[in-house]
Amino acid sequence: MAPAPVDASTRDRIRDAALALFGRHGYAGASVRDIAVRAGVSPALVIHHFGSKEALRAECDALIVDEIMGRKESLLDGEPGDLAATMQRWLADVDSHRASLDYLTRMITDGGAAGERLFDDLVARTRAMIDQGVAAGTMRAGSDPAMTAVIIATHGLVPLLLEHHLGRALGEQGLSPALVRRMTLPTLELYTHGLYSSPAILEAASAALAGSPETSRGPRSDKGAGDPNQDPDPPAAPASDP
Amino acid sequence: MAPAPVDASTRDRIRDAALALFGRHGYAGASVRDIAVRAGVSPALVIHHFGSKEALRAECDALIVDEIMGRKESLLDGEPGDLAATMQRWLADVDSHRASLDYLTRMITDGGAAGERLFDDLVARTRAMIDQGVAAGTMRAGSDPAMTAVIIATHGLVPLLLEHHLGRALGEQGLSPALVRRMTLPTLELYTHGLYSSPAILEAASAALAGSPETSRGPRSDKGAGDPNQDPDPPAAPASDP
DNA sequence: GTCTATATAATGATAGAC
DNA sequence: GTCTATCATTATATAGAC
Repeated sequence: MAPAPVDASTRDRIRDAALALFGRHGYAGASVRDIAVRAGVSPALVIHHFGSKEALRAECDALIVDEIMGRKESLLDGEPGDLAATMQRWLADVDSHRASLDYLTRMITDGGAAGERLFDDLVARTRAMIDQGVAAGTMRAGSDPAMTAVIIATHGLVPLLLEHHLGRALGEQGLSPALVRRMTLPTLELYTHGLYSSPAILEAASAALAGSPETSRGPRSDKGAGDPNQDPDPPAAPASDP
Repeated sequence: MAPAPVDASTRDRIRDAALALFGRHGYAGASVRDIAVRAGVSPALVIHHFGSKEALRAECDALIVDEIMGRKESLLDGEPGDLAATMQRWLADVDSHRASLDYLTRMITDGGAAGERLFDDLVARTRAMIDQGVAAGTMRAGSDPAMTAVIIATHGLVPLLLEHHLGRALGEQGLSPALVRRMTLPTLELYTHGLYSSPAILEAASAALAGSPETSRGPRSDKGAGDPNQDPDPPAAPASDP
């Protein structure tokens, strides 16, 4: 499913070549000719099989969605399919899944309908998982479950989105299986103890924000009204300045 | 610096047009003609001023780096410049900084040298901030400070990388100031209390991983040798499955 | 500095032979 | 199914007039 399938049908070879080049250089950056060369066929054959470059892209999208959401190994796994699980499987062996990883990253970042569906599904599953954890008593309920689910879900996408940076910043090139493993413990530490050693900062922010909600509709815990002002002093924020 | 500068020099207008279109459609997806049209000049003038499309891109890179790292309002702020701080400033008013945000996102994801420098600097600053927090007693020391810094830093980039998804998943279109504000509290909750209500999962993972380190060089707490095997059962992992 | 006109190459897509 | 040959369009970049 991942490496260069030597014995695949010509049509599949073209599709795989497109997937690899779209993933590596983006849709606009990969030409039909490049794809043809990689598949070992003429440019005309690419169009003959798929009708247009855009239709070829759509088929690549569908392939990745199928690989993630099911249709493929659903008979083997029994599971319906999951972005998070697929991502982890792929990241555990980046070399074998290079093309799929690159393409999936583009789907998420380039903002098409298929990528939006994948993301929304991930958020929904994350939300369900947290709700379940809270009900079971293993997880802490936040003040804003919808936002919390989005935050947790997006954090999970980081290794996909920043694969190259993660590897480089830690002295390797690319994201090795060893690095993926090395992320487990610090991530769990963060999700278990947090980063701050005292609730002082949270309490300060909570108090400061209590004077000016009306931020955006969504499950707010209890504290009520206020005026839609700027918040007086955002003590910390989503931007790595916690 | 952000909206369409009606009275800027022609050269600057071309550069701003390029920045906006490179950011919106990517380098390959934005043609010199498109840029010329947006700037209200002929395509030839674009090349005349910058020499080539690639040189024009380089100048856009430099502009964004300058806006982030200094050179611009360094006389006003006194600060040397910071990706995290700039990002927050831009995200607080997305409409005014649409072009810079889009371009910066591409710089980070498309993997050029300039984007790598920005990322590495962000990680270094995050590392310093955490070390400082640990020394001051406000933050908890993790078992792997380098990896922890990378994780925290990348989490901070999420609003930038997934701006559109964040907005949509929460019922709005785009990332409104209100949504940015709404992220503060849940993020601080996560960084203060974590997500798990008990250390059981962390301890289980810690025990499981203790049998097979040799993952990748880096400050490991105390536990020592082992063999470079697959880890027996990754209890949770970076992929939103905590 | 800015344009028109043009060179030259690459693009997506088609026609038709085999 | 697969190719060669080619079309129409667009790409980046240049030449030279104003």
